[in-house]
Amino acid sequence: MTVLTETLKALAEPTRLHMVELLKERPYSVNECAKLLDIGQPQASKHLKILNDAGLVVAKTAAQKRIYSLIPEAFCQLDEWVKSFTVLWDNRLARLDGHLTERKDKR
Amino acid sequence: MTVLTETLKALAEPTRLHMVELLKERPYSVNECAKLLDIGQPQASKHLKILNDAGLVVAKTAAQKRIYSLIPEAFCQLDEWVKSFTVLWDNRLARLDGHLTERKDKR
DNA sequence: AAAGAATATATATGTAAAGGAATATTCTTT
DNA sequence: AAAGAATATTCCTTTACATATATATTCTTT
Repeated sequence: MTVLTETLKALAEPTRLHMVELLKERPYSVNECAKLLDIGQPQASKHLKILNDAGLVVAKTAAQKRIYSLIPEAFCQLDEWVKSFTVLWDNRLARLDGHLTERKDKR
Repeated sequence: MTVLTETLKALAEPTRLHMVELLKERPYSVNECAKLLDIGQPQASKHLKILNDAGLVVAKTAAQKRIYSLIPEAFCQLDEWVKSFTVLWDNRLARLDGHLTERKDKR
Protein backbone atom coordinates (compact mmCIF):
# COMPACT_ATOMS: atom_id res chain seq x y z
CA MET A 1 0.00 0.00 0.00
CA THR A 2 1.23 3.45 -0.87
CA VAL A 3 2.38 6.01 1.67
CA LEU A 4 -0.58 8.21 0.79
CA THR A 5 -3.21 5.62 1.61
CA GLU A 6 -1.32 4.97 4.82
CA THR A 7 -1.66 8.63 5.69
CA LEU A 8 -5.32 8.75 4.74
CA LYS A 9 -6.16 5.59 6.63
CA ALA A 10 -4.50 6.93 9.74
CA LEU A 11 -6.56 10.10 9.54
CA ALA A 12 -9.79 8.39 8.55
CA GLU A 13 -10.55 7.34 12.11
CA PRO A 14 -12.51 9.77 14.32
CA THR A 15 -10.36 9.39 17.43
CA ARG A 16 -7.13 9.83 15.50
CA LEU A 17 -8.55 12.79 13.65
CA HIS A 18 -9.30 14.39 17.01
CA MET A 19 -5.78 13.58 18.07
CA VAL A 20 -4.10 15.43 15.25
CA GLU A 21 -6.40 18.38 15.74
CA LEU A 22 -5.43 18.34 19.38
CA LEU A 23 -1.74 18.17 18.54
CA LYS A 24 -2.29 21.09 16.23
CA GLU A 25 -2.41 23.32 19.32
CA ARG A 26 0.77 21.99 20.84
CA PRO A 27 2.58 18.73 21.66
CA TYR A 28 0.99 16.49 24.28
CA SER A 29 1.95 13.45 26.28
CA VAL A 30 0.09 10.15 26.00
CA ASN A 31 -1.82 10.70 29.22
CA GLU A 32 -2.76 14.21 28.28
CA CYS A 33 -4.12 12.96 24.97
CA ALA A 34 -6.04 10.20 26.71
CA LYS A 35 -7.65 12.56 29.19
CA LEU A 36 -8.44 15.28 26.70
CA LEU A 37 -10.00 12.79 24.32
CA ASP A 38 -11.68 10.86 27.11
CA ILE A 39 -10.23 7.50 26.15
CA GLY A 40 -8.08 4.95 27.94
CA GLN A 41 -4.30 5.18 28.00
CA PRO A 42 -3.79 1.96 25.99
CA GLN A 43 -6.11 3.28 23.28
CA ALA A 44 -4.19 6.52 23.18
CA SER A 45 -0.90 4.67 22.88
CA LYS A 46 -2.19 2.49 20.09
CA HIS A 47 -3.65 5.30 18.08
CA LEU A 48 -0.49 7.32 18.53
CA LYS A 49 1.52 4.36 17.35
CA ILE A 50 -0.57 4.16 14.20
CA LEU A 51 -0.12 7.88 13.60
CA ASN A 52 3.58 7.42 14.25
CA ASP A 53 3.87 4.50 11.82
CA ALA A 54 2.11 6.61 9.23
CA GLY A 55 4.69 9.33 9.72
CA LEU A 56 2.21 11.87 11.02
CA VAL A 57 3.58 12.30 14.53
CA VAL A 58 6.86 11.84 16.32
CA ALA A 59 7.61 11.17 19.98
CA LYS A 60 10.16 12.98 22.06
CA THR A 61 11.11 11.09 25.19
CA ALA A 62 11.18 13.22 28.34
CA ALA A 63 11.75 11.18 31.48
CA GLN A 64 8.99 8.58 31.55
CA LYS A 65 6.78 10.75 29.43
CA ARG A 66 6.63 10.68 25.69
CA ILE A 67 5.65 13.95 24.12
CA TYR A 68 4.03 13.58 20.74
CA SER A 69 3.98 16.28 18.10
CA LEU A 70 2.95 16.58 14.48
CA ILE A 71 5.35 16.10 11.60
CA PRO A 72 4.88 18.94 9.11
CA GLU A 73 6.16 17.01 6.09
CA ALA A 74 3.34 14.50 6.23
CA PHE A 75 0.71 17.20 6.04
CA CYS A 76 2.59 19.09 3.36
CA GLN A 77 2.72 15.98 1.21
CA LEU A 78 -0.99 15.47 1.68
CA ASP A 79 -1.45 19.10 0.77
CA GLU A 80 0.47 18.58 -2.45
CA TRP A 81 -1.72 15.66 -3.39
CA VAL A 82 -4.98 17.47 -2.72
CA LYS A 83 -3.70 20.44 -4.63
CA SER A 84 -3.09 18.24 -7.67
CA PHE A 85 -6.89 18.06 -7.75
CA THR A 86 -7.94 21.55 -6.76
CA VAL A 87 -5.50 22.97 -9.26
CA LEU A 88 -7.71 21.51 -11.96
CA TRP A 89 -10.63 23.75 -11.09
CA ASP A 90 -8.42 26.69 -10.25
CA ASN A 91 -6.80 26.39 -13.64
CA ARG A 92 -10.13 26.49 -15.38
CA LEU A 93 -11.07 29.59 -13.49
CA ALA A 94 -7.71 31.12 -14.25
CA ARG A 95 -8.06 30.26 -17.90
CA LEU A 96 -11.56 31.65 -17.88
CA ASP A 97 -10.20 34.74 -16.22
CA GLY A 98 -7.49 34.89 -18.82
CA HIS A 99 -9.97 34.74 -21.65
CA LEU A 100 -12.10 37.41 -20.13
CA THR A 101 -9.24 39.80 -19.64
CA GLU A 102 -8.03 38.92 -23.10
CA ARG A 103 -11.39 39.95 -24.46
CA LYS A 104 -11.28 43.07 -22.41
CA ASP A 105 -7.87 43.86 -23.79
CA LYS A 106 -9.09 43.43 -27.35
CA ARG A 107 -11.74 46.04 -26.92
CA MET B 1 -19.14 10.59 12.09
CA THR B 2 -18.16 13.91 10.61
CA VAL B 3 -18.18 14.67 6.91
CA LEU B 4 -14.41 14.94 6.90
CA THR B 5 -13.79 11.44 8.22
CA GLU B 6 -16.31 10.23 5.67
CA THR B 7 -14.23 11.84 2.96
CA LEU B 8 -10.97 10.49 4.34
CA LYS B 9 -12.34 6.98 4.78
CA ALA B 10 -13.57 6.95 1.21
CA LEU B 11 -10.13 7.94 -0.05
CA ALA B 12 -8.21 5.69 2.32
CA GLU B 13 -8.81 2.62 0.20
CA PRO B 14 -6.31 1.83 -2.58
CA THR B 15 -8.86 0.98 -5.25
CA ARG B 16 -10.91 4.08 -4.59
CA LEU B 17 -7.79 6.21 -4.49
CA HIS B 18 -6.95 4.89 -7.95
CA MET B 19 -10.47 5.70 -9.01
CA VAL B 20 -10.33 9.34 -8.10
CA GLU B 21 -6.92 9.68 -9.72
CA LEU B 22 -8.42 8.10 -12.81
CA LEU B 23 -11.38 10.46 -12.75
CA LYS B 24 -8.93 13.31 -12.45
CA GLU B 25 -8.19 12.86 -16.15
CA ARG B 26 -11.78 12.90 -17.23
CA PRO B 27 -15.19 11.36 -16.39
CA TYR B 28 -15.60 7.63 -16.93
CA SER B 29 -18.41 5.12 -17.03
CA VAL B 30 -18.60 2.23 -14.57
CA ASN B 31 -17.35 -0.29 -17.11
CA GLU B 32 -14.49 1.93 -18.15
CA CYS B 33 -13.44 2.28 -14.53
CA ALA B 34 -13.69 -1.46 -13.99
CA LYS B 35 -11.56 -2.26 -17.01
CA LEU B 36 -8.96 0.42 -16.38
CA LEU B 37 -8.60 -0.63 -12.76
CA ASP B 38 -8.79 -4.34 -13.60
CA ILE B 39 -11.63 -5.09 -11.21
CA GLY B 40 -15.11 -6.54 -11.63
CA GLN B 41 -18.08 -4.38 -12.55
CA PRO B 42 -19.88 -4.98 -9.23
CA GLN B 43 -16.79 -3.89 -7.31
CA ALA B 44 -16.55 -0.78 -9.42
CA SER B 45 -20.20 0.02 -8.79
CA LYS B 46 -19.78 -0.49 -5.07
CA HIS B 47 -16.71 1.66 -4.75
CA LEU B 48 -18.29 4.37 -6.85
CA LYS B 49 -21.34 4.28 -4.63
CA ILE B 50 -19.15 4.82 -1.58
CA LEU B 51 -17.39 7.71 -3.28
CA ASN B 52 -20.78 9.05 -4.24
CA ASP B 53 -22.15 8.77 -0.71
CA ALA B 54 -19.08 10.60 0.53
CA GLY B 55 -19.82 13.41 -1.91
CA LEU B 56 -16.65 12.91 -3.91
CA VAL B 57 -18.19 11.94 -7.23
CA VAL B 58 -21.46 12.42 -9.04
CA ALA B 59 -23.11 10.33 -11.76
CA LYS B 60 -24.61 11.65 -14.93
CA THR B 61 -26.98 9.21 -16.57
CA ALA B 62 -26.48 8.77 -20.31
CA ALA B 63 -28.64 6.03 -21.79
CA GLN B 64 -27.80 2.87 -19.86
CA LYS B 65 -24.42 4.25 -18.96
CA ARG B 66 -23.62 6.25 -15.87
CA ILE B 67 -20.76 8.65 -16.27
CA TYR B 68 -19.00 9.47 -13.04
CA SER B 69 -17.02 12.61 -12.43
CA LEU B 70 -15.35 14.30 -9.48
CA ILE B 71 -17.03 16.92 -7.35
CA PRO B 72 -14.66 19.85 -6.88
CA GLU B 73 -16.17 21.05 -3.58
CA ALA B 74 -15.24 17.86 -1.75
CA PHE B 75 -11.58 18.25 -2.62
CA CYS B 76 -11.61 21.97 -1.90
CA GLN B 77 -13.00 21.31 1.57
CA LEU B 78 -10.31 18.73 2.17
CA ASP B 79 -7.81 21.26 0.94
CA GLU B 80 -9.08 23.79 3.45
CA TRP B 81 -8.66 21.33 6.28
CA VAL B 82 -5.13 20.32 5.32
CA LYS B 83 -4.23 23.95 4.92
CA SER B 84 -5.33 24.62 8.50
CA PHE B 85 -2.30 22.51 9.39
CA THR B 86 0.26 23.57 6.81
CA VAL B 87 -0.53 27.18 7.57
CA LEU B 88 1.00 26.62 10.98
CA TRP B 89 4.44 25.96 9.57
CA ASP B 90 4.03 28.52 6.83
CA ASN B 91 3.12 31.10 9.43
CA ARG B 92 6.25 30.42 11.40
CA LEU B 93 8.33 30.82 8.31
CA ALA B 94 6.44 33.94 7.41
CA ARG B 95 6.90 35.32 10.90
CA LEU B 96 10.55 34.41 10.77
CA ASP B 97 10.74 36.14 7.44
CA GLY B 98 8.93 39.07 8.93
CA HIS B 99 11.39 39.38 11.78
CA LEU B 100 14.33 39.12 9.48
CA THR B 101 13.07 41.81 7.15
CA GLU B 102 12.10 43.87 10.18
CA ARG B 103 15.67 43.65 11.36
CA LYS B 104 16.88 44.50 7.93
CA ASP B 105 14.64 47.52 7.89
CA LYS B 106 15.98 48.70 11.22
CA ARG B 107 19.51 48.79 10.00
C1' DA C 1 17.41 -2.23 44.73
C1' DA C 2 12.57 -1.12 45.31
C1' DA C 3 8.56 1.45 44.30
C1' DG C 4 5.92 4.26 41.58
C1' DA C 5 4.84 6.81 37.27
C1' DA C 6 4.16 6.77 32.40
C1' DT C 7 3.79 4.23 28.46
C1' DA C 8 3.73 0.09 25.53
C1' DT C 9 2.13 -4.50 24.39
C1' DA C 10 -0.67 -8.78 24.45
C1' DT C 11 -5.04 -11.21 24.20
C1' DA C 12 -9.77 -11.76 23.38
C1' DT C 13 -14.09 -10.13 21.43
C1' DG C 14 -17.21 -7.75 18.59
C1' DT C 15 -18.01 -5.18 14.42
C1' DA C 16 -17.38 -3.00 10.04
C1' DA C 17 -15.79 -3.38 5.58
C1' DA C 18 -13.78 -5.60 1.26
C1' DG C 19 -14.03 -9.37 -2.25
C1' DG C 20 -16.48 -12.71 -5.09
C1' DA C 21 -20.41 -14.72 -7.39
C1' DA C 22 -25.03 -14.60 -8.55
C1' DT C 23 -29.04 -12.00 -9.43
C1' DA C 24 -31.95 -7.92 -9.98
C1' DT C 25 -32.87 -3.46 -12.04
C1' DT C 26 -32.98 0.07 -15.62
C1' DC C 27 -32.79 1.73 -20.09
C1' DT C 28 -32.54 1.21 -25.15
C1' DT C 29 -33.47 -0.95 -29.48
C1' DT C 30 -35.95 -3.70 -32.67
C1' DA D 1 -43.09 -6.93 -25.77
C1' DA D 2 -38.64 -9.12 -26.02
C1' DA D 3 -33.75 -9.04 -25.96
C1' DG D 4 -29.55 -7.12 -24.88
C1' DA D 5 -26.47 -3.66 -22.64
C1' DA D 6 -24.99 -1.32 -18.58
C1' DT D 7 -25.29 -0.88 -13.93
C1' DA D 8 -26.95 -1.79 -9.20
C1' DT D 9 -27.90 -4.89 -5.41
C1' DT D 10 -27.86 -9.00 -2.56
C1' DC D 11 -25.74 -12.72 -0.06
C1' DC D 12 -21.89 -14.97 1.73
C1' DT D 13 -17.21 -15.39 3.38
C1' DT D 14 -13.10 -13.51 5.10
C1' DT D 15 -10.19 -10.12 6.70
C1' DA D 16 -9.04 -5.96 9.09
C1' DC D 17 -9.77 -2.94 12.81
C1' DA D 18 -11.45 -0.84 17.22
C1' DT D 19 -12.47 -1.57 22.05
C1' DA D 20 -11.64 -3.39 26.57
C1' DT D 21 -8.94 -5.56 30.01
C1' DA D 22 -4.91 -7.21 31.79
C1' DT D 23 -0.03 -7.29 31.86
C1' DA D 24 4.63 -6.00 30.58
C1' DT D 25 8.22 -2.52 29.88
C1' DT D 26 10.88 1.63 30.79
C1' DC D 27 12.47 5.31 33.38
C1' DT D 28 12.94 8.06 37.67
C1' DT D 29 13.29 8.71 42.51
C1' DT D 30 14.39 7.50 47.09
